Amino acid sequence: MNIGETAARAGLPPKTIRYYEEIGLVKPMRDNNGYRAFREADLHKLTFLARARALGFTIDGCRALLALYEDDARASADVKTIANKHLEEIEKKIVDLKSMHATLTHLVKECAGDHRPDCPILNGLSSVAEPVDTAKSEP
Amino acid sequence: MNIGETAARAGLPPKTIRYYEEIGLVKPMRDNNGYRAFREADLHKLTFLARARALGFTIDGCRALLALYEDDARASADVKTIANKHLEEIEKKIVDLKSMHATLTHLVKECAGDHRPDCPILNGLSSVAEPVDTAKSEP
DNA sequence: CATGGGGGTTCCAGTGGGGGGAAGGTCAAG
DNA sequence: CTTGACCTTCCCCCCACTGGAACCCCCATG
Repeated sequence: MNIGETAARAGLPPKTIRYYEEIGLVKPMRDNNGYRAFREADLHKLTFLARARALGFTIDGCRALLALYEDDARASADVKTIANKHLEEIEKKIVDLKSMHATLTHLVKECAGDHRPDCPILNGLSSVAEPVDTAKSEP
Repeated sequence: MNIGETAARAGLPPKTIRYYEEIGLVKPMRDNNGYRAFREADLHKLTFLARARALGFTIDGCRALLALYEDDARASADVKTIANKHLEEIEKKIVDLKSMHATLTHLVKECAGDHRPDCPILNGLSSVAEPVDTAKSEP
């Protein structure tokens, strides 16, 4: 299987697959003409990678996951630990974004949004903004 | 005012301020010895930039905001438009993160997390995951 | 007056995760 | 035989910085 078909089936751009080979995530064979020759196992790996990346795992996280994926003697607890750690990171990002959202919403709400130059948003950005409560209810 | 004091007062690392000068966001004067000499107006700009960046605006967004900030004839509506657009982007990121969170939580919940190698998380990553409903309730 | 330390300056390289595009090899169809 | 779709490597670009090397400047101290 050439890179084009592999890319289509894995749901990744060819460039990304070449990059993954470069950093050692996949090791496809080569045909006599120099073309990469992907086996089904490579495709499985790449599909796995695409899913893990879509869930926001970093490349290093994917590498760890992949190592466990290929280790028949792994303990599911190890995987769960990585996943839970990643869940915490996602939660932290959501909290941060919600905080930004709250602050900016607050500023926008005060702004008349008309033709006049007086703008509470710019005022809020240029002077010290009082911390808006960051919706810590549901992370 | 030298870069060190400016950095401390603006809440930005000196390196970041040099970078902002390089990309034309601030244009400090120079002393005879070659040191950057920041005026109060520069400090205001940098403080403004630090706040806008903390709210997640890109450098280009900051540039637009800054242009409006310095335009005495601006309409507050223009600022509000930019801010609202940014709010939408924040909301989209939150939705995406929540979707990831839901999917991963679902996988984690099914995982025993013990010493056995059978792991629903890895299984979920390697086969097609059914779309978990992405908590579209509160964006 | 030398020296030390804590500023400052420049430039180069690297991060993560690829994307764009050039220059050239290969293959199947018409 | 040519065309066009693939494939290859190579290098630079993105964002928004950050780290480090090598060097300059200023002030206080012995």
